[in-house]
Amino acid sequence: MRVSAKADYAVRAAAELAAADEGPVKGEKLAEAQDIPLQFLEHILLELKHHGIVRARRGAKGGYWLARPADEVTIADVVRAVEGPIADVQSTPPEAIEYRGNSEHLREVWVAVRASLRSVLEEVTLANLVAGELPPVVEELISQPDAWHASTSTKEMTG
Amino acid sequence: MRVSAKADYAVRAAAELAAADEGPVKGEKLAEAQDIPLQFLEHILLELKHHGIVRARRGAKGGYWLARPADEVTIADVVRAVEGPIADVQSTPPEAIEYRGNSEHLREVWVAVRASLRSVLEEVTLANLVAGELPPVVEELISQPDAWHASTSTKEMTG
DNA sequence: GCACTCCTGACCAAGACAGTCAGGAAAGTC
DNA sequence: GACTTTCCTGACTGTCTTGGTCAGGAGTGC
Repeated sequence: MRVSAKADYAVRAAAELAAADEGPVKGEKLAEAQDIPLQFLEHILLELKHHGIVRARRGAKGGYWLARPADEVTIADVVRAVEGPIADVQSTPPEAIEYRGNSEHLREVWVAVRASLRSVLEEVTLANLVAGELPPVVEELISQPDAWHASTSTKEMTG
Repeated sequence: MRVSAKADYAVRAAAELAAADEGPVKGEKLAEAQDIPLQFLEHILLELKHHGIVRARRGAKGGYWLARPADEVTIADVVRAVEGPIADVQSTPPEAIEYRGNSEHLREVWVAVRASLRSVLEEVTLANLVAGELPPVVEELISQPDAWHASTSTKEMTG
């Protein structure tokens, strides 16, 4: 249930590409802008390329650019490219798991977890991200003060 | 962004405990009911105990039971006990990260991700789970057919 | 005192994570 | 055609996590 450095880096690099107006951007520039180790970033960009998120050209005037308009690439697209399926359970999609006994309805819960993740990640595009104009779903989620604290319920800590 | 075997096991074992009416349940019985390797499960139950989710007694009539009523233990409690904080980014809580340049608003997105996870995990109690009476938030999420498919947008796969 | 059950630490193999290193291959420039 | 630039790729590395297993110790109840 954590976001890897790789996924974080990937989204940040993609955001830089989304903000760049026309023309390829060098990997080095992306690395500097977002403070990401260059060689690691290159591997990430390569994965993004393999998944059709970005395109690239080598040579003097080379660099990377988005394969699609920034408002057609969601954060989910980027995360899936580098991390694989979102919210798998034991490396299996939640709907494919059979639960027995008293945990029979756990499958629905994991499916709901995935759906709720998607409701955020698939709604926010790179264009939204760089413009700071986040969709209503997101605005509502972050408008609640509780969302900004480390943990709301600490019942299990005290007893 | 995946649910570990450990977390899955923990919730399933907790569900069995929630369904057991009075009296300690042996680890072996939990392991059998949910098809979990016994020795691994014992470690998990120990962690749950350390976090005050379950209690235990040794000896002839020993076993495990929930420390609190099943309707006061959420799935979030159980998951946090074995996996730590939900939705950390690079092992750091999202609100603690400073983003620069064009990814400035990424923090809000990750906070929203965490909030949306919580909106599911903190709403579903063990009592809900075993009764199959999932809260409205969850019911609504799983009522949409898309929620049951592996991936909705595959744009990045084709081009 | 003995059986039962939890408790705990040590260990292990495989894989993920977060990179680094070295070199090759296209693209543009002169 | 040489040369520079930049991406492309595989190999490698050290540490941590995952998903367990093994062996033994410590309470509990009869």
